[in-house]
Amino acid sequence: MKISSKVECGIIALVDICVNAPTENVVKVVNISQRQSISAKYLEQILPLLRHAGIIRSVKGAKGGYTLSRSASKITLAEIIDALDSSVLGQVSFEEKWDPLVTEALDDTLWSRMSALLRDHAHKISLSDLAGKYNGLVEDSISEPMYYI
Amino acid sequence: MKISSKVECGIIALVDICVNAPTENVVKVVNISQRQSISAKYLEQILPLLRHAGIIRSVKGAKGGYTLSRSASKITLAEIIDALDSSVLGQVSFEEKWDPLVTEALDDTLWSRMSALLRDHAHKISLSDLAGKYNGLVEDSISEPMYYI
DNA sequence: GAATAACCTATTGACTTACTATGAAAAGTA
DNA sequence: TACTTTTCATAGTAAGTCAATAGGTTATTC
Repeated sequence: MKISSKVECGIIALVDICVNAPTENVVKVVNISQRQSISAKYLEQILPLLRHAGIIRSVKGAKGGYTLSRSASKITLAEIIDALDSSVLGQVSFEEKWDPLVTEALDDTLWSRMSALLRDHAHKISLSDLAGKYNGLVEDSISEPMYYI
Repeated sequence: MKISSKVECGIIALVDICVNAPTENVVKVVNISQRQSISAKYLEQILPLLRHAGIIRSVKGAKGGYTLSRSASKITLAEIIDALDSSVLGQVSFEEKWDPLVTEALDDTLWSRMSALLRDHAHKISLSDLAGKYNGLVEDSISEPMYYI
């Protein structure tokens, strides 16, 4: 599987928002950019995709920023990925140039089934699952160096 | 899911070889090209991938062509796809620029599991499954017009 | 009205994809 | 041997996609 940078950055940014919204009220692009080493300009292009999909909400102007539009446990990975790049979980279809009967048969066994597998799996994972993992390891990464002092 | 033309053409060509090898002894690129409307030159680039993977065998020179290197029921879809484009079922990994601890956590939940789902599924399907579907529909498409006479 | 921060659109450079073209090498046929 | 057929190998190219940057606009706070 190949995953685009847009999807990767989008997921990481979203996890960052999820983790930091409680303490920062709204999360600014600049902060995500610094914490996650993603260009702010690039984020400005990616976050609107999540907003249009109703996953995050934005506040414009000074003191503005982003928050989740609902609880992280109610946001599925499938939804996130779809918002960022609909082709990842979307159905593949064979090109038109081939005999429709043949491609229909193959399609059913091959790509439709595969897309469905991915989608089903992504539907079972929530943003809070992802953020939980992230949080766990952030704590680890902070405490671990202590052992070496 | 996005699937490249190379993978599509490769699978269709392979099914063609599987179906026609019994009657043609060895299957020539020109014949596949005509039946499946794929440029012969393009096929000449794709079929060697399947040959290097040990899926088909070739006979050079006049009266040459391609055959399967073993029974179609012993050739898995996973093998075929890997031969044509290893990135489809291969593991995605997050880019290096991010905190390895974070990406490791997300990676595990996200892409590794997804790649594994695809691979497991593709491993359960054999070329004979695909060719069977194809054959069934080819028969249908031949007999169906008869109803309208 | 000055500062802040999201929003929107266009553009660029690098990379990938889907072919096409050219010719070599091998094997059968006469 | 000469000729034809067929795979094999590599190079090239045109179009498209992707990642990222840039410039300017709009909305909100103070």
